[in-house]
Amino acid sequence: MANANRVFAALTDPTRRAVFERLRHGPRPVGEIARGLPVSRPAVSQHLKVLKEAGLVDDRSEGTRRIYQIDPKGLGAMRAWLDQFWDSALTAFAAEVERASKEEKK
Amino acid sequence: MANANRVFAALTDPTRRAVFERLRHGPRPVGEIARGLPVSRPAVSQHLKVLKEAGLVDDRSEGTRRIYQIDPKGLGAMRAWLDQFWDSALTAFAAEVERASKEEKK
DNA sequence: CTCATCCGTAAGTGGATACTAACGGTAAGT
DNA sequence: ACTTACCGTTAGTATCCACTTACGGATGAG
Repeated sequence: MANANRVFAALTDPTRRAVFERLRHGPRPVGEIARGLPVSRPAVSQHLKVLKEAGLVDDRSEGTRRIYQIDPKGLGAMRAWLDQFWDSALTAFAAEVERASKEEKK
Repeated sequence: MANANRVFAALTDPTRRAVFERLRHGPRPVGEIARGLPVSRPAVSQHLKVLKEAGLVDDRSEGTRRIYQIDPKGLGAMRAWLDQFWDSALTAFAAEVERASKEEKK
């Protein structure tokens, strides 16, 4: 699933977000993702599993290697949540600023 | 601070996101926010503290009550992160789809 | 000056989770 | 067939965190 709940939960952990950001410019095998990260390769595998369940990444096998890449579904879910929130929140904020300035002049 | 790290961490917890969403349409005192939520009022206070440190909310005191409202800073930071990510990720995704279809015809 | 209301903080606890180490399975090379 | 490379999974552990309970400070009403 790609609901906002899972997407948020998946992107919370800094290490996991680092894993995700390594896929930003294209597909990568697991080993290459893990290289340079301060955690072990199995840890990266576990993170990728979570990201996959959140709809943030996709994978395919290529020989003995497993290639991961970004799946737009997950980011789309978060963007939808944010967009939906953005308008009403900013509107309410602007209204409040307006109200405060009216209060000031009194 | 309103860095993406804190914003993500703050919005991860479902209860805390529920607290945040109650401020969507305007300022509210703590008691009113807590009413109807399945957690105690002190828990809400702790959530509000985290949201504030993330730059997601702002507060002012009004008599004996404390009024919270959304601070655009936090949402802005997340939106910036998402926008920045969105382009490169989608570009890489499109390039990969292109590459795959080329591979298909071979 | 009490008394009630509203709220933040501290302490303590239970549950979730990120991590490592060890193992097994699959594919490619020799 | 043997070895090597690459990866997922399991078990176990340590850490983090969301929550409640109890408490104390500040404001307003009487």
